[in-house]
Amino acid sequence: MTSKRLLHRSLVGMRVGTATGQAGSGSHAADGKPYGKTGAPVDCGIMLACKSDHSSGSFLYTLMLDDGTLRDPREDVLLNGIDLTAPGKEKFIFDPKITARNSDVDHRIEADLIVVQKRSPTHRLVLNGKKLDDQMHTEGRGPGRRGEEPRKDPQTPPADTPPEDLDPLASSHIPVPRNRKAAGHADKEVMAAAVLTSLSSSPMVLNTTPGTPAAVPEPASRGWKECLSASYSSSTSGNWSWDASDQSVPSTPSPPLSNDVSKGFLLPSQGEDNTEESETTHFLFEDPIPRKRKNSMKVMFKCLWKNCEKVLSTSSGIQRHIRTVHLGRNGDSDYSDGEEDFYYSEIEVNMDTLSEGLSNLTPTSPTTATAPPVFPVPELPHSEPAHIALRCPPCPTPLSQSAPSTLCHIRTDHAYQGPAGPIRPMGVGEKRHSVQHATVTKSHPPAIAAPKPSAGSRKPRGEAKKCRKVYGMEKKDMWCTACRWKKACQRFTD
DNA sequence: GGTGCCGGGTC
DNA sequence: GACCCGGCACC
Repeated sequence: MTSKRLLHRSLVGMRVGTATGQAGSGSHAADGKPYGKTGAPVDCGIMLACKSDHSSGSFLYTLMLDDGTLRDPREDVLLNGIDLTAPGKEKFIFDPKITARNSDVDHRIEADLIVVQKRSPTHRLVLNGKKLDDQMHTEGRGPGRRGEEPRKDPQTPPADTPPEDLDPLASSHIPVPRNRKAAGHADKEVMAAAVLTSLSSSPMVLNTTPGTPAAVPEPASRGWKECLSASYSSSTSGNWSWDASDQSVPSTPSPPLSNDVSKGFLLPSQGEDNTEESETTHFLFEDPIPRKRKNSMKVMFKCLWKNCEKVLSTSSGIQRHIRTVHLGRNGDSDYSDGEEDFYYSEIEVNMDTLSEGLSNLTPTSPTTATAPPVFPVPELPHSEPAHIALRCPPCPTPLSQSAPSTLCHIRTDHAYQGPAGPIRPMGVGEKRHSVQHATVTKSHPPAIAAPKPSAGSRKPRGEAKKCRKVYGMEKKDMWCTACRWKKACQRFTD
């Protein structure tokens, strides 16, 4: 959920920095220090809000400088040698598309900050110390997808590296050709654009007026990195929570899932549906995740179409599934009239339980599994086999071995055992066999009745002598009860 | 026809 | 559940 957290936390404060010693073109930096064309301070300040001005199409910035002062966005602010207030320069920084065109700007997003570097022909996003595209490779999709090799910059700090420890020039080593127009590049552009769009359209941002101290979570002297560490409970452990300042973060009925869900719980259908589109879409556009979401409880989205058990980790994924599979719409189209919202539901899944359940499942799909054809026991929980084992002692006969447990209703009241008499000791197997004979038919529920043997499939007559043969009609009282009742002999079994 | 026993009915 | 029996298949 790193990326998600970044998205929302970045509304609180972004630090706008600059590469050391990069040439600028303006008059003074955001921190008030003059830094002309020949040099620039390393850090310019913390961007508290980035607000879009739709009338002018530009962005308004609320900046908290390192000295704690707030910079009026209308001032002639120059960051990274870029005059933010100059026409077009806003987009020069924050519109990755334009940035790509002017690809000598290196975008870096470090947790809550966006570092704009203007030094190298690279274009890169870094989230929480991770290169954004690498992060997406490792968390959201498999490496090398679409043939794009995961680029690993050996100089890129690890994900948990504090931003202040990052080499501000690190991204400049990423060998991204200027004129490269690969799909991965476009993805990064889209992602960055969406991030920034979200920044500019978020209620939190829109409600942040320039100079509003409430938007400053911590004293400026404390430093932006402290703000980061104080705001996050953890950025590397996988567990995270919002601090009190996050109370204002609106919750949503359909929160997206973290990427670790995707990698840790890959549903059979996710491989095709949980595409980059869905991930990025959620990362970029979806509402924040509700607080107090237990890390073991994940929200999944289940298709409610009849006979469709599709469960995806993202709402966009399930919407796409519904659109494409059930509504027959163009899967490539992102058009949504909201109709698909009615066809899926949000479910909470205990990942611990689910993982256990999945571990018990066979790899075969439930729809294609070659389950016992006569005895599907769909409602049985996964623990049912143990229960069956208790209910069904070992049944060594071929019938019991091949038939599901419901056939193994052992009747312990040997109904036809009959009175005393010349009781012949029976072996274990023999007794079991006799029991098996006694258990046929009536005790079975009709719904799970075994294949009813037709008249032609009558059990072959046993070879053993029965009570009639042994005792004769004159000693009928010595017959076993079953024989007297014209049932299968319980005394002399085959 | 004798035998084994299934299926069903009665109590 | 115990008891009984019609009826069928097998030998």
